[in-house]
Amino acid sequence: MTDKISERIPSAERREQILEAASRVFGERGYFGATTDQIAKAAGISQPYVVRMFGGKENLFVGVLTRSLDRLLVAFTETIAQWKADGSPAATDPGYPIGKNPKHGEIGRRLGLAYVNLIEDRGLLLSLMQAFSMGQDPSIGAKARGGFLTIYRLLREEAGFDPEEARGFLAEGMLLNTLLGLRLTDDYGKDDAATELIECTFRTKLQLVLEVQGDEGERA
Amino acid sequence: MTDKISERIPSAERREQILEAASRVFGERGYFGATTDQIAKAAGISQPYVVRMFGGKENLFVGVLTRSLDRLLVAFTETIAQWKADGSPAATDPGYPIGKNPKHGEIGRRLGLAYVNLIEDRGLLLSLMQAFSMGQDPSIGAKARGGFLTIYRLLREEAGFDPEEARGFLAEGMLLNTLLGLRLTDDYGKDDAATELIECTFRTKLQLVLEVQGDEGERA
DNA sequence: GTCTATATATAGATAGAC
DNA sequence: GTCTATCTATATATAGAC
Repeated sequence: MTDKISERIPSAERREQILEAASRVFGERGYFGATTDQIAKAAGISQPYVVRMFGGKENLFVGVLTRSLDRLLVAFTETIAQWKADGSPAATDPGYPIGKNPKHGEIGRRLGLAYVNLIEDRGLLLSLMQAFSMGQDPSIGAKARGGFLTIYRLLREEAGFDPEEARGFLAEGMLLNTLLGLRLTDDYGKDDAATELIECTFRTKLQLVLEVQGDEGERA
Repeated sequence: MTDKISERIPSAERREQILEAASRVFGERGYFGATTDQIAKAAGISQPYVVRMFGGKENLFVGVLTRSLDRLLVAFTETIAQWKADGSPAATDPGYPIGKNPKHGEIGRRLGLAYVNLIEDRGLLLSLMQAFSMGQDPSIGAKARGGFLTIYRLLREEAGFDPEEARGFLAEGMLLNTLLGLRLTDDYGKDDAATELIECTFRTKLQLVLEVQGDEGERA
């Protein structure tokens, strides 16, 4: 049972394990509150190894943030590519009831679903939320602003949103962050206001997850 | 120059000073990352006194959160009362269809302005954002969820929003939090995407701050 | 109401063995 | 690639003086 010495694995793989663990711990305790020792324990390795591999705590957090933003960008990029491959804009769109612009209602729903699937990873969600409150930190703030603006440009230039639509999409996303960060979903069915807000938010954003997932199933 | 011993002041006043200082420090460093010593220095008193007055760090954070939520609730309550006193449709006709009525956009703008004025206090903004990412903490999470739902009920029952309007208002608020937390406003005029997003967000939310402030001036 | 002194615990980082 | 041992700094909280 003496699993004191971890299996020897390639550094790239270990690096990913550490980032995954760090994402959870930074999310739960914040950048300053998280300790490299907690991260090391979560990753199943020694504390000095974490420090050695990333050179320090700040570099590690930037690594976590970069990984989260990359995953978000990849998910959105792939979603848009699939949407275009499916006959993109108004083509095969059967005219959905939501939004003034049915042409963009479809991609909005697809991106919304992709986003919710991503932030079900609470580590990713919370480390993003932490970064959003750290604009004052030179390196972390710059990285977070850059990532946020990259997503905005993707919405504008690739998904075809106008400024108003892009802003609305981002606002809905920030509300989703808050409801999940707060764990307000725990009050679903217990509190009338919580139940109404959750149903309204998830229905509007996803137009029922199952419906969209059903569409994906039909394509397969 | 030996200002080692602070002036002797009433505990209620000192308590408020500590909460104000704690709001800033908790906001910048997070709950776990903030230290009672940093808070004490920011308040100009000794660290043990901070601990003694609040009984501990967790109580202190709950105090900060309670104060922030109270300020928000008071600001919104007063804004709604003023709106009704100014002769809103809802005030004169209980059965007034608030839905998509243009006159109803008025209370949204007023509440939005009140909100932006509040979160210009970065300590308040960031401590709220921290709380929104702490749903997993038993006492802090419960307090934060309760406060968020209280605001939701106020929008629904007092401001006359329907579920969709309330959700949209909250979403816009969460986007404002993010843009300010990120300090994305620092990129205004420097980055095209940032400039567009900021102009779109603040124009939509406030319908030009000056316009509303002008209305207030006319009443005076 | 406010402090100094301090006990006890834990932080991030470095050195060097295997 | 991974560890143990350890240095130095700093954390929260308590005791007790003024």
